Amino acid sequence: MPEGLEAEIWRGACEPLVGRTIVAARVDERIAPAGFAEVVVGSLITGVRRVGKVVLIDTQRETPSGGSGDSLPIGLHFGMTGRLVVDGHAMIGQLSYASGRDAQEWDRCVLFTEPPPTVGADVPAVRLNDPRRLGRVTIDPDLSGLGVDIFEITAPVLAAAMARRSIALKAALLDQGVVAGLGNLLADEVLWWSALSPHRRANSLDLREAKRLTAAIRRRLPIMLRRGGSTTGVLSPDVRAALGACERDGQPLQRATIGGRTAVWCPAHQH
DNA sequence: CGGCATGTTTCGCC
DNA sequence: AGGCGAAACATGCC
Repeated sequence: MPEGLEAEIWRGACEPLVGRTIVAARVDERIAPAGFAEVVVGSLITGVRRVGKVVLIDTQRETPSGGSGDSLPIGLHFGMTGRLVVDGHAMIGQLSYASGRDAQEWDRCVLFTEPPPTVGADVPAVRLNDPRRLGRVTIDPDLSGLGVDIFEITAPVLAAAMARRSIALKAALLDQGVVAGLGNLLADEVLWWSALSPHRRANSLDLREAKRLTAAIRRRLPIMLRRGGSTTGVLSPDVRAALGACERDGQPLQRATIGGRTAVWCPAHQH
């Protein structure tokens, strides 16, 4: 489920947490750095941000002398199947590749706050629920390797990043060091809208094509965000699985593994 | 049962 | 050295 759009939805869901203090934390130590709970408990939540697919909860610890201490962001990374439940509200209902079940045993990081959510004092403020356990929580994650964020992209920046790579265009879009926040569904979606084949070499794009790709990202992502995320595009999970006809020209869609992931595209209009 | 899944990291080969 | 592709990770579902 989680690509940059889901992270953005969850970032927004986290805004009511600002101003609260983390008073307890339960964490699966296999997905957290050593001492995570000890570090975060007692800290004040001062802000929430998103960079690429990462949701960041900014926290501030009080020093023993009473002053405000170090500011530390908590990083929430969702892997393939992680999702966030904030104040008891699952902003995104269905995991497309899971049953939609919400088992407690899949809770990998649970945070309680003071004041608690209005829905109940025993309800966690934050639950990172992840059956497959590929998600992570981090403290002050290093985000320096990330490329331009999906909501900040410009044609010159994208063109420059692409020009340095000889890998498949689709693989380059999945590389978080090129564009931060695109995942497998969004990458196929923006390629469909910009009429570019996923097989193209990244460095074969001319400026006109880079502009087309940029325009697709800037136009389609806000629409899909409003609709509920990465699954709401033309190449929805249903369409991908059925490998139906292209909505634009009625031609059969094609499927292949590119950059280690399944790409779906229309060979009739994507070149 | 085999295969596949919205992701990231690591290993080995140029 | 650094780019690139494949494998590994971990678990559930069809």
